[in-house]
Amino acid sequence: MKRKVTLKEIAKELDVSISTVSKSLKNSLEISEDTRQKVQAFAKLYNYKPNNIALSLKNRKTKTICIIIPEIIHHFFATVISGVENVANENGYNVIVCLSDESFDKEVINMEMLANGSIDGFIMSLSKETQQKKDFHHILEVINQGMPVVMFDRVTNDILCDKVIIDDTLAAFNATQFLIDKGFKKIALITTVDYVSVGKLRTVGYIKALKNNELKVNEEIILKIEDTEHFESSIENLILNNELDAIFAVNEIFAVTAIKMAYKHGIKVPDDLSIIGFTDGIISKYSTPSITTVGQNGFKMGGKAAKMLIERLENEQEVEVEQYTTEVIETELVERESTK
Amino acid sequence: MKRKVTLKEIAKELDVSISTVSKSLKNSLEISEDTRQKVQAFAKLYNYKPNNIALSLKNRKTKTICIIIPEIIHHFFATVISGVENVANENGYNVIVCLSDESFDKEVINMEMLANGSIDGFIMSLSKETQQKKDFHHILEVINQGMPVVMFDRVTNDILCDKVIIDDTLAAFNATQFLIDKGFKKIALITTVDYVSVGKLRTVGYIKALKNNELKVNEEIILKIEDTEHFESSIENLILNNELDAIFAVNEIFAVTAIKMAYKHGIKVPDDLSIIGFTDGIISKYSTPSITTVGQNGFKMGGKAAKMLIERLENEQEVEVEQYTTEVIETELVERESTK
DNA sequence: ATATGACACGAAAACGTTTGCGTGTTGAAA
DNA sequence: TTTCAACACGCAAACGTTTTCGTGTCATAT
Repeated sequence: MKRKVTLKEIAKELDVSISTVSKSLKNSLEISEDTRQKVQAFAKLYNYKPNNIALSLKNRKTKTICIIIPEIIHHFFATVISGVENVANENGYNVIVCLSDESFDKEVINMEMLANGSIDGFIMSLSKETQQKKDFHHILEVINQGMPVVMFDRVTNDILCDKVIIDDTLAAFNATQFLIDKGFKKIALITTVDYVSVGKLRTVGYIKALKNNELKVNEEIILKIEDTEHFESSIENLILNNELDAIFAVNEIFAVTAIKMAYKHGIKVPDDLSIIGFTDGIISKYSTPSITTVGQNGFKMGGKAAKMLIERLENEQEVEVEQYTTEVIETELVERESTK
Repeated sequence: MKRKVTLKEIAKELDVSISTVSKSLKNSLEISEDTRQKVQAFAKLYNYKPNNIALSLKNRKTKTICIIIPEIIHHFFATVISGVENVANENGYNVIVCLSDESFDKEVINMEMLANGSIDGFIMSLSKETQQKKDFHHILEVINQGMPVVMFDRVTNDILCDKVIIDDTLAAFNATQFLIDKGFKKIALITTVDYVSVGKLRTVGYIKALKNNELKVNEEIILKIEDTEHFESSIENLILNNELDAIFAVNEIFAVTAIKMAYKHGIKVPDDLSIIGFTDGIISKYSTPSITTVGQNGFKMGGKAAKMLIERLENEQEVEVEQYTTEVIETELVERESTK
């Protein structure tokens, strides 16, 4: 077992100074051809690679970024990570993944832990609890220290920073309009509680579309789900107690559960009931019937977020007045079998 | 924007030495009560936090581990990350996620990049390409440098290190036996090409079960899928050209696709055809009908792998003869609607 | 008055790099 | 023979810590 070799050891072995070794490896003209060759050969033989930590300390850059997400299990977030990783790697950055588990405390702990030199910047999507508490001091603190933060998907207006989002309201509006155009009148909404930013915005879009078409908004067929574990029966009741034409669900779990509940009671999708979801994930694709949905390109969002962050990192010196931008990623309606 | 404050700056401000500041913050008795209080108050005011990179360099430990997986999109891998992250965090470690995208080169690049001091150890599952090439020099090199590696799921006997696996053969055997016990005779297998270690093992288990019950092994109803993109028609043909009683699929994508293809041709699952999958992921749970499957607890696997790695990291000095262990995580058959 | 010890603090090395600058040696030009 | 580049290399600081060891000051005991 050969330990990692350092400049010092090479220097000692070859009886030259550390600086000579360092310069030789960088092919500095300051050093004679002869010495350079010798050092390079030796370094290659012992498979010398500079120590990243030492470099980080010297350069005050770690070439590492951190992405904080509520849950990795969600397909959407997994695709975002994938996008971040992709762009980060292209630019020589590594990615640390932190999971907040929708917990405010974990979010704070993770940020504080990593903000002390471990990384160069953050990409994050707020946890539910953070959105509920509206406490963003940890994020502000990091930004105040001069560390760039890019928020995506679940963002807040209370923080000034670069953001990558989709137009949730518009996407929901379009999805609902799509159903209306099919001639459906009684369209239910399955959404989250209001403090989840994207849930709220999608609800707004749904209502907007109804009003725009002079359909009345019926609170009875707007289901706001709080408990993300036990909601099957709520959806079941929604379907059984109302003669629905269609359902718009703000995520794919709600959508697929609606299909299941309909199926359970002999209601055929899409023949008796059309369903449209949100997030073009694995479930929508493989469900039977497959689900028409609003595709939000997570890979693209992640890539964009990473690009914005890295650009800010590499141009840090020249920025005078902080000017933040919010990038809107377009969504697309993916038509599949659950609507007709 | 206040930059991060350092020991040096505190020292200057308070007109004491750096060492005094450091010791004061550690509450060393060497320093007078008075000075300690003063320093601590000042540090708190300016929100001093030690620089992690400097600590890493000094301690030659980064408190960071890297997990390399083929794809994050797969639910199973996402759960493994979740498990790793969980245990890592409990022990004060951070997790860098690298995606090999099933590519040998990316695997090598990632490992070489991070092995130079950035992290303390690896957790990894081999990419398909690596398994095919059987080239493990990059892993060997890392291990030879004294950096611990824990492999999980897709492992190889060619590398000596700690491993966390399931008994793929046994699990497949049990799944097949489960179908046989239901009275099914003509049981097809949808599997991967042989170089994917887990696919091969599961195939072995399937065959073993058949033989054990004196059922003949029919190559025609063993479908080995190479192209992970376009396999629908192969599965469709398998179902159409054979009057199958049941199907055992080695992952959930294959299983759900089989359901879709059966459904397409009016073959009812489970009434006309029983299907059992592998990996208790999101698809199996939400598919209609939901899929009976072999559950491999990814969260547990990840947690176990992290635990093994961290234990090795923290007990590094006392290990004399390298003794590696292979942990086998038990699987369970999750019975759902796709079998009867 | 001197020796002794406790006390409070600072200097410096170490972790592994990079890099500006100083310096000793050579050869050629004057 | 003297002078001056050019050349080839080493020193040392810097990044931000921790920690060992030394040292100066004071009070106390002899």
